[in-house]
Amino acid sequence: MAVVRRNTWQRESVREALDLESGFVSAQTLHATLRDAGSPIGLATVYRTLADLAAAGDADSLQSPEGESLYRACNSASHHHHLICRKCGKTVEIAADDVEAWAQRVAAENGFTDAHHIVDVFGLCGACSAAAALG
Amino acid sequence: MAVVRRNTWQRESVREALDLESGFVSAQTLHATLRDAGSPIGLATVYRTLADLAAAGDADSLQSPEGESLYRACNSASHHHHLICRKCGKTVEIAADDVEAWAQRVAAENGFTDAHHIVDVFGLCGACSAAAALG
DNA sequence: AATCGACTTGATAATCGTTATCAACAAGCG
DNA sequence: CGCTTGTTGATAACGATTATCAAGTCGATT
Repeated sequence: MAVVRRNTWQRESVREALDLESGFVSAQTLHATLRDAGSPIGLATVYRTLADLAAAGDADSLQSPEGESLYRACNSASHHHHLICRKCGKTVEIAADDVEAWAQRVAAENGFTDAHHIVDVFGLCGACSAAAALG
Repeated sequence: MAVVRRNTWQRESVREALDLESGFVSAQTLHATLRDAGSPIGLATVYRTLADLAAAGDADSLQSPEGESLYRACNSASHHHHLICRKCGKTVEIAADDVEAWAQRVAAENGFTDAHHIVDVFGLCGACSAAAALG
């Protein structure tokens, strides 16, 4: 991987497409979206760019319960978690200072150091809940 | 998948092997362990049995940060989370009533229903921390 | 103990997401 | 403009998981 980043329309495309998404998307989905929009961008580039964005802190990434890697644009560089609709993918960023503290405390109590944590909440958003109630 | 379960030595093997593990293991790893111990059990069967155990609530499963599915024997049928050493895999089950409540509250505040959550803490256990400090 | 039908098994192929390869290409500097 | 070096993308390779399906086993029934 290169140390110096160049600006290419491909990178811009991925960044833009990711910004337009309201929630987490997989690399595959984003690639399909771009292709549908007429972009000839390659799948490998989408994967690479998303990984770069995540590494640079410009995107959040998480694993869906099915094991796919999902990405989402994120402007708040600070640490935070997500509330995700498992139906439509809508995502709400949630600050969780209590949880941060809890995680550190629990780790320390058990002699663990260098603790990181994965905290995400999946559910049905208001709209999808309503839709489900009708069905 | 069958509705009625039969008892086979294969299922017993998997259950036993999982019990002997101190932390989360992948299906591949467990299969290798069983094979090394002389068992001629098939990989597909290990996957199937682990999935069954998880579905029946006799095992916990989670995704490693690298995307593998990991399993662990669990006797406390109640809901709980894990503190996992990312070096040696040692796992501590942690009750987290505060976090449960927090997750439900946050979901409700945002109009989400049917909230589930993924909460796991990865770190270095005491032993591995010490080892790392020496290196 | 022998029979039989339904459930299980397991070698292997197939699938799926992701990463590596590498020649062609383009960004940006001089 | 021309060169150096990072970037791209079609495709192959990869690793984990699941599907396939013939052969084998369980266990209830004689």
